[in-house]
Amino acid sequence: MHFSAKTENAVLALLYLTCHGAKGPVTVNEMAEELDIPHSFLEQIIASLKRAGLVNSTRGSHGGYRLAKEPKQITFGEILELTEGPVAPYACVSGDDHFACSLEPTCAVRSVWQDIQRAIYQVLDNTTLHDLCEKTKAVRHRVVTISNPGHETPSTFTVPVHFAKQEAFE
Amino acid sequence: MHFSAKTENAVLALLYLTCHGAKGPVTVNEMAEELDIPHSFLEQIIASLKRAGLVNSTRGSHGGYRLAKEPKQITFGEILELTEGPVAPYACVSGDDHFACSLEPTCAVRSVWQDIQRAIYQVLDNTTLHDLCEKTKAVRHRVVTISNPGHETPSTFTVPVHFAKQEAFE
DNA sequence: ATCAATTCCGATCAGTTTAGTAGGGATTAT
DNA sequence: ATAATCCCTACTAAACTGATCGGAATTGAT
Repeated sequence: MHFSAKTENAVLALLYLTCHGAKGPVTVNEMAEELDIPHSFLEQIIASLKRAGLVNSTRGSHGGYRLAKEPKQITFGEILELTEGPVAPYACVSGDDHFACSLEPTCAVRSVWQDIQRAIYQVLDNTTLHDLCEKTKAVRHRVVTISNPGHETPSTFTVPVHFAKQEAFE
Repeated sequence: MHFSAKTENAVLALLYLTCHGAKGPVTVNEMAEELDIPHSFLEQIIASLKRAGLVNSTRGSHGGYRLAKEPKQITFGEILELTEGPVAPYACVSGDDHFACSLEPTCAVRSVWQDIQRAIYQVLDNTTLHDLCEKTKAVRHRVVTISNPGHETPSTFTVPVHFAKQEAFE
């Protein structure tokens, strides 16, 4: 039971666009480098995001991608639905009409899978790119206090936490 | 994102043992037929349940399997942990010490995966085989009323709902 | 002692999915 | 023109899943 790399990379790319999109379209190249995702793999993933209407593209020189909606209006549920298909532990709760199970009318096990599915969507549908971008900014800065010899009161700064690739989210 | 057939079959087999175990050990053959699972596949699955101490076995003629614990004390969490490994959308929340992610110290995406994981375990850890067996019995019977010509008051029965393989859970 | 019913064990395998590669075509700013 | 970029399709290697197969060990019944 796990989500795919496709999903993870789609989320990272969209989050990148959320945090940077304002300044104009962002190229696949930039994202691939900053996020350390193979260029052609990411290209493929973004193509599906575009088909789904989550991003817009500008072709040619100085082209790139931007979000097609407000970050507040893009939920994880929407993204995962796209990259994973219906999120469901088994086909009997995936909403697929073509699926049939002989036990279905009275299967108690199925109700457990349903509970799980509901619990997952509860999280997915209530988390937006906006939320995540805010959280990212918040968590990536810390207030530090530096004692300054010669001054009576120490100075206080808000600084980014340093780690690999962090610049991507400044 | 889905659970495996191994998990589904393990659950069905354990549920079968819960509903039938009282009368003595149950053979793989019986379960395989009633639950419509390939014999050797189920054998393999039960072997892992045994290794984990969820079932006991009696070898030789008249042998078979029975639950090793009270149905109230076997949770879905315990079963899934066995058949799926740690239930986690990504390695970064699986508790695997050998996993490392450059973003980890401040990754906001990770917190979403954590929320999902928690939501899933909330269900898994609070559902036992006992619960499910009760639910199965309840859902598989319906009160029916039959008008009986010659009698003044119709008769009322509780009857099993008919569907393929239902006998397995009577 | 034999036999049938069973658990136990390890190897193998075919199909699907996943993660990723490769190569070139179309479009646009300069 | 040309460089930068998106766009499209096909391919592939590795891993995983859902089994299958053959036989050995154990036990109860005759």
